[in-house]
Amino acid sequence: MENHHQILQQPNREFTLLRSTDFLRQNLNLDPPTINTGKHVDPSIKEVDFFSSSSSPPKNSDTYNSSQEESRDRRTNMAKDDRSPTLFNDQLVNLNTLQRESLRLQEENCKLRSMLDQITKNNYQLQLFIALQKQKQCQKVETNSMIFGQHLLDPRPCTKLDAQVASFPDDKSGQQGDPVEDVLEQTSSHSWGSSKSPTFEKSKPSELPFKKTRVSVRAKSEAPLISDGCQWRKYGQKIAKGNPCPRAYYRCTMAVGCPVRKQVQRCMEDKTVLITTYEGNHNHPLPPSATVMANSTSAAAAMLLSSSCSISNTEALSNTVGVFSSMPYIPMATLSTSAPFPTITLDMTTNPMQLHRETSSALTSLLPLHATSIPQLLGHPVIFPHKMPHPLGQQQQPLFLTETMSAAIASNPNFTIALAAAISSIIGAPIGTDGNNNNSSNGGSHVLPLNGASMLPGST
DNA sequence: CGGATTTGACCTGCGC
DNA sequence: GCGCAGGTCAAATCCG
Repeated sequence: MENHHQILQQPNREFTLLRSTDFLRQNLNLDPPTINTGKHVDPSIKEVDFFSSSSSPPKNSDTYNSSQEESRDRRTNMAKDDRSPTLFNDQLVNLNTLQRESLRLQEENCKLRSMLDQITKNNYQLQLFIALQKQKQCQKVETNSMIFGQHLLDPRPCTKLDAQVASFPDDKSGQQGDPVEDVLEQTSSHSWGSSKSPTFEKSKPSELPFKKTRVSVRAKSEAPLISDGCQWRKYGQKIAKGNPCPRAYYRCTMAVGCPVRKQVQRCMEDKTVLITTYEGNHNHPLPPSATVMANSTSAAAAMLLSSSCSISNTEALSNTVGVFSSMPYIPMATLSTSAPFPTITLDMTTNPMQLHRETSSALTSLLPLHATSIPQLLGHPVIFPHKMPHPLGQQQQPLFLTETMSAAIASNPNFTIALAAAISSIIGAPIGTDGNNNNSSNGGSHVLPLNGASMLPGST
């Protein structure tokens, strides 16, 4: 009965074929057919092909041989009694052809499913690899050319990145799991820079550190620290070169061993601008207030990573494309590929509305990204008016938005909420409230869990 | 008193 | 090898 039910669910050609064989089987007083909807072709399907002289029975299958002989005898007897042997033979020929076709289709289906599984597995890895290769190519181009008389990329070679790409990914032998996750771990979960803390692995010379990506948010705020829904503990403060304002170092304390850190520093040019830079993946669920913006900014940053290189080279400049024209509420986004880490900067300061403490709390719940969430959303114009100086002294690739977007920003007091919704709609992933929206059911485009919790070993 | 912050020392990477 | 700068540690201090 279950098999018949599966038949009814076959909306394709197999359904028709199998219904035909079923009809013939009933007329021939044979056993009901069995349908295989799984990955493997069931031997019972081959049994259907008992009329085929070319099909060889499976070895060591007595039951098959006996049933085949019995069926053959039955066919012979029925053929003797058949008043229309020609018509019957035609039916047999058609049945044989249909069954062979059905078998072939099922085998192809199995192969395709297997290939699809493999492709799905490798999708994350491939996307990350492509993004890294793009960055690498862009840096090579930049070393030899000036675009509009302006450096858009840091000319320093990304030796570590190259090495990592070349050895992709072979270490972490003691860790099981998807290699893509291993790469992601190297991408964003390790601490930035050197560390003596036992919580964070010290990068060994034999294990070249992966070029990590940071997300930086520029927002006007009078508050010394932006409330982003997470709990932070300050562990250091430095006065960076070139900026009299001290840079504070914070570590996430919402969970033991959470590797996420952030730097907070005021802009040298505008002391009202607070620059918050995040790195790492949380190993714990995020509060709802932090999840939305985490998803949004992570997605935006990931798209920047995937597209900015094509934007910055000369070929793309003649046909300038970008990613944010369909995100009307992102004021400005920049990508710095300068060493040591590529930094995504989302500039909220173009919004004329001054962000006060309460507003900042709702707006800037930025959390680190996974750099492989790279939906290809190219094909929209982006304006390049000027180069924005980066407060941390990094060279930028400015991706400024259109005036329409700026107007939308100015007119929308709650623009980051709309930003989250807009990006989420583009990515195709729902805005999760638990921070675990690591689904892949959006028509094949894979959106990684943007809060990173589920990407960490043991957190799934 | 416990947790958070401050701050000087230390470590590491990188350029010269 | 040396010096510089960024990042981190951890003891001292502060605060509720």
